[in-house]
Amino acid sequence: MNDQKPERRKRILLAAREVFANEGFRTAEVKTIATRAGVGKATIYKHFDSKEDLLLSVVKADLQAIRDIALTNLVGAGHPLERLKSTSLAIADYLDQNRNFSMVLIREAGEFMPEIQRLHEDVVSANQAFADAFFDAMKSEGVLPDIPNQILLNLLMNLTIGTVYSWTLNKEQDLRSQVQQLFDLWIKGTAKT
Amino acid sequence: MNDQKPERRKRILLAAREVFANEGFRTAEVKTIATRAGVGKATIYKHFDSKEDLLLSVVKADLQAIRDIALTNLVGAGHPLERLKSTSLAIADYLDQNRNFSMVLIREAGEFMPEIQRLHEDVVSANQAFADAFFDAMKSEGVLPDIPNQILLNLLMNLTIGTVYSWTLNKEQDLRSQVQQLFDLWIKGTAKT
Amino acid sequence: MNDQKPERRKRILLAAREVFANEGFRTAEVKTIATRAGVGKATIYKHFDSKEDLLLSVVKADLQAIRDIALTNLVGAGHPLERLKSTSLAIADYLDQNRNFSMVLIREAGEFMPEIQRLHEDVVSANQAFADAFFDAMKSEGVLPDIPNQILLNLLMNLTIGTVYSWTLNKEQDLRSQVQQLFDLWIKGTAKT
Amino acid sequence: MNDQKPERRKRILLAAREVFANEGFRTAEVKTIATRAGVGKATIYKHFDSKEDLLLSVVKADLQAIRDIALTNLVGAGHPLERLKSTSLAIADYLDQNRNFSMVLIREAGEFMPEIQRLHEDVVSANQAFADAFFDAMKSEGVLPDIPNQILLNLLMNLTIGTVYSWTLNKEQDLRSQVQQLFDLWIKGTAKT
DNA sequence: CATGAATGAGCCTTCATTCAT
DNA sequence: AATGAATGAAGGCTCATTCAT
Repeated sequence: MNDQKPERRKRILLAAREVFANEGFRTAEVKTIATRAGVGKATIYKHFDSKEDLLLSVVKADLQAIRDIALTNLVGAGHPLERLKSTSLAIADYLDQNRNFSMVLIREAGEFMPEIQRLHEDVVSANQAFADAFFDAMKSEGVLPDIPNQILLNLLMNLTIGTVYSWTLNKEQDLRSQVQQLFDLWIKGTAKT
Repeated sequence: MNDQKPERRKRILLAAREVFANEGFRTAEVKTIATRAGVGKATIYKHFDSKEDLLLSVVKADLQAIRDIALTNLVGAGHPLERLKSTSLAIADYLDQNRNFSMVLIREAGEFMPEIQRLHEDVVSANQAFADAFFDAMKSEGVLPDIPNQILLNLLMNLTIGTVYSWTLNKEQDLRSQVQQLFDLWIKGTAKT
Repeated sequence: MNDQKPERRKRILLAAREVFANEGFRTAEVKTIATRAGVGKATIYKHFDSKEDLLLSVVKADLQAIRDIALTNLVGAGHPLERLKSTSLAIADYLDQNRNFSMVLIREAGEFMPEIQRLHEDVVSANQAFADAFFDAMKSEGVLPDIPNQILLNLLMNLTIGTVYSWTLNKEQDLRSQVQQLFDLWIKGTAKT
Repeated sequence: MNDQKPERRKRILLAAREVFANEGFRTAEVKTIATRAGVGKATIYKHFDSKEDLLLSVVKADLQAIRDIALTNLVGAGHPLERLKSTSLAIADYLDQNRNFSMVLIREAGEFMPEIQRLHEDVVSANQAFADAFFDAMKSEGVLPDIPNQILLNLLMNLTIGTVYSWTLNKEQDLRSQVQQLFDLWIKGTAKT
């Protein structure tokens, strides 16, 4: 009874994610989203200021979910590399189950480049200190070569971006096994030394 | 007189690349492109079937340029790793000088995902044999670990995609030094062993 | 308890008159009226069939008020010209105190021209006999020239309409002094003769 | 050939006047106007910024026509009263032949009251000096009583407004005979004295 | 009985494409 | 051959009205 309102909002976000992923932001019609969500068009405008606001809300909701997953996993116990691995796998699982989110992000990154750029920089700078500590810990455990953290971070991020990008384009791939493979290689490579 | 047409066509493609890069495919107006190219709107439709055809022509023209650069450099003399490096740097230079092309590709990849997907698969499969030979040569020189070529190719492509993606988002970066840095790391890493 | 409904209805009519006067019929939103009346939107639809019905109710209510004022004053004692003057002044006072009504009437006359037209004709024909008697009385007192009543009535009505129209457009004017002035001129003009 | 563009613009203005007069500004659809003008909807937006701009253009075009008629007639030869009469009759003829213009003006006066108010004041103040001279001339000829010009002007304008207003509401009336009648009364009234 | 959240019909405006000059 | 004026299909958003609570 009293959980009908949040219910509606969630249904709209879900429908929007699917439709945006399938048809793209510009092509998609608000009416389509409304129909799939089982609500009227105007109801969408009660919850979101505009079509654009709806898209950004979809992205934000998913980014928060991912951030939550990351925080929960990174602060756990165990070696840094293990924690990084479990975190990465958890995120991979989330994305595998919500492939549409990545589709939306990739499809609409161009249209909303300024926003994306800001998010990109925010993430990088906000986690600089945390990443430094993490990298230092991994270096001291010998699982990372003695290379400036800045370079390592860039390398890692670019590999991540590229991996996710490829995965969104290959419908048969699952991201978890891609990540698993990367960590296997990493661990094997460092073990040799 | 008879080289006026090719001239016009090039001017239109150039203008289209800039406008698409700055404003995005859906947002950009054909009129803007026509004005910047110094031609009438109808002239564009004499050379291209539609706005979409115009975008794909822009992308194709640049992809061919890059393919030409790659072919010229890869078949040269020297160690495979050196050839790969010089090829990568040459492409990086081209992209640095034509950053707009990447902007277009990234911005519009979503809108034209089916096309991109096809190109993606085409590139991968068409170069499979060539890549295999290349990787085998590098393994025999000890600059690549003994890992299945398929995996290596994926790894390399994902890293490339991610690097290019990041570069398009950071206006201050130049791609050449990014590539240089990657090869420095690679060479340093393999030299240690 | 049972006077709460009439209370509500009046509050709605009052709010509607203000909002229609300020924003115009098409521009005004039912929600605004509901808010100003301190009721819910649906309550308005309990009392009035539609937004249009609400407007016409506003107009009718005021027309009845004016008709009542006129009847009370016209049938009094004194010379016909005096009675006409006092009636006119009383109506002017009412309009001065309810300027919004005239605003509504002028603003929306066009939108509801058929209705207004009907009202116009009704008033003219319904009061024909009464007006005739009145005019004859005034003629016999020498305060009106010997001109067909029909023409006199038209002249008077047009002057009235124009005066009211101008007054609604000039916020600083008060209608009473306009009317006062007109009767001064009239009386002075007839006194000379 | 080269008069096709002005032709189009005129046709649109003409169609707009008719449609606005028949259906009112808010109710009227741009599509209807386009169809009646025999052009596409977008063509209207080539010539006018918006639907509102279109309405104001209709009004302005007619006001200019009327102003031209007035200027041409007022500066002619003959007694002032005669010139005023011929001017008024000329304008009446114009309005009789373009009754729709008045319909539009009356219908939309409310919606665009600020604009109308400005026009109203402009007309009054711009012609103050001219009107003063005219009234003085008529007073010296004994066709106007010795009353302040300001009051006379108001009286005349209100009578005019009311007369036009009534005429727009009565489809059978023609304005010329109304004006003729008024001047007959006026001349007869002053002749007696 | 009063409410306000939900609805969907309706409309202005834009822009890719065409065609007469 | 080149042009740009003309076109009309398409879509985001508003608001009068309804109905479940």
